[in-house]
Amino acid sequence: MKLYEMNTREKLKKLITDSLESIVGDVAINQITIEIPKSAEHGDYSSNIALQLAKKLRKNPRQIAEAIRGSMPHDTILEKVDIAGAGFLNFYLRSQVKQRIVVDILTKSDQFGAFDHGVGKKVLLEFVSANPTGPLHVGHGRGAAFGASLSNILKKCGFLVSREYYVNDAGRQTDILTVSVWCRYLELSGLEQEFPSKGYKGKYIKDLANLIKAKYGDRWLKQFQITNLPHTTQDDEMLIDLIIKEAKRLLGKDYYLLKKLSLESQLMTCKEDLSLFRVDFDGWFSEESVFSNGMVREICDRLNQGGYTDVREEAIWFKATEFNDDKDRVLKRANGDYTYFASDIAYHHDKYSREFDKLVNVWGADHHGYIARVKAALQGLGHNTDILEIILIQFAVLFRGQQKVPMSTRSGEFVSLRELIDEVGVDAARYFYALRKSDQHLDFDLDLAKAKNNENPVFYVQYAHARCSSLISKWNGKIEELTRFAQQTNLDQPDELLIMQKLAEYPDVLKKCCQDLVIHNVPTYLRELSHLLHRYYTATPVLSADEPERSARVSLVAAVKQVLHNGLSLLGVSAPDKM
RNA sequence: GUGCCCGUAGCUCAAUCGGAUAGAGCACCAGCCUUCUAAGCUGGGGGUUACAGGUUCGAUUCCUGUCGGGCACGCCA
Repeated sequence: MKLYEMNTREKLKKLITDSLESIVGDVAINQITIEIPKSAEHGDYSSNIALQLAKKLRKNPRQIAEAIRGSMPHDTILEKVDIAGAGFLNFYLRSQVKQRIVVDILTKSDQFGAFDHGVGKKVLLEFVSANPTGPLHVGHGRGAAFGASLSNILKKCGFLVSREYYVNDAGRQTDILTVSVWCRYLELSGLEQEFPSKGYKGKYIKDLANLIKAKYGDRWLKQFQITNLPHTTQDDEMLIDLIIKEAKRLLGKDYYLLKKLSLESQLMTCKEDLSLFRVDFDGWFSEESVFSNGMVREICDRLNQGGYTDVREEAIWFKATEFNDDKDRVLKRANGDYTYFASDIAYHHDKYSREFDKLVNVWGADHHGYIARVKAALQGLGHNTDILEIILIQFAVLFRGQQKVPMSTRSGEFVSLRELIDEVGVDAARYFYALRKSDQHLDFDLDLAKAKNNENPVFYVQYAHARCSSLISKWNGKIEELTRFAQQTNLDQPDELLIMQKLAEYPDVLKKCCQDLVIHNVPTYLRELSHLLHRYYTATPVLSADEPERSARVSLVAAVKQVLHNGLSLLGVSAPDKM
């Protein structure tokens, strides 16, 4: 099925192409761009083709534009063609043609805005991937909101998207989680002592210890005093490692049971929070699995066979400098443990084996130094890193009014995603996160976000939607007949034409998002469309107008409502009928 | 110190792979509810796009340098 918006654009391109052929012959003109101008004064569509050809043809751009217009075949969709500015061709559509967008939207409903840019392309979108060692915080929330919205947009545009969460259920942090729970557990049993400074201090650890004690009893109860450790130390990092070692010795198999229970509990909380936040995943990829299935060893072997490894000071290094990284990187430590880097290579190696056309990673911006080494390793394994796209999400800097809120998962000083949701609601949080370009710092004022008043931009858009709904429900006509009304009566007031022009822009917004892998254009667009609707609502009577304008206007309002609904749903924000 | 990202209205941010007079929101000022939801609308002031050069018909956008901010530079994850 040909799409209306593509139709118009293709038609304009064809007109220009035909015209150019007749005046300049076979000049290479494969990239004619038809854009929607920022200002409605510049027409419904415009092209800068004359400016682009100016150098090649060694002619004044305005003259070229004149020539193009002069030999352009007449077409019924056009009201007029203007030449403006330095040599822009501005196309004005006849209002009846513009009005087709209303019919198009009402016909396609939820599918309006979709296009075939991504048809058949498989994309793996990995996001959040926070350590299951504590609740998700507001920093993770931004990545979650971004990934979920981006995947919605990509899907809408035909991409086959798999959403994946990489679960770091291996490594030192998971041991720290385990002994943190254990220490709290011992406290509960009356073995009070100073809590290790490098342990996780959040209240959730105590809650978890409580839960485990209530459910499983005293099986982890051992006589243990930090001060009685075989090698006491002043170094906090070494101390926590000693505790881990001692816990493993004292608890034996039960240590791993405690670890399993702790991780499962954290992961469950994480899944619940994400679900509440309307963020879903297709797969949860376990880091532990790439160890147990031998993948980590395999990729190390392969890098070794390629001659890309080195043994120095009893550790195995990957020669990342041979692939444009500034340092070589350790794969396997002197103590025999693999690094996080090694398992991450294995994970990405696995991604490649699953035959995606594009791999997208959404990472916290603090990981940017990590990109070069991962790409280097993947190149060492013979993979094409051009298909791997890494999007960095800057952390949200929290404020309570003027006061900056310090955040650190380990110290337990953070605002959880759950807390944010409870305070401001999912709608406001999702919209707020989507508002800004992800590679920009986001000042997140909690007091402002908590305030459920008109300061929050999500209400503006939702209110526009609610107003549309209200009009339609009071209209008392048959919804199925709206498309007929949209065709029968001309809507050619300036504000109506502006709305139709804006509606036609929606597919462009989604396309842009897919091309740039961004989402912030959606809220920007929704605000603009909402503004036009509010203005129309204030200035033009709809229900109190006479027929046939009355029903035709309702059809326009219905089209706006549909697009607002479509856009909000991509962002995971509800579109209420009443407010 | 080295690398990456960033610097746009008082504040928070946009600006369609180099395009037209750099746009919104908040804040400020002046107006609009006996009519479909005032969580709204209308009008107004506000800018050397950090600074200095360069590339060209044209630069917020690309290149170089300076200043300022963030992040990363671990046998942590």
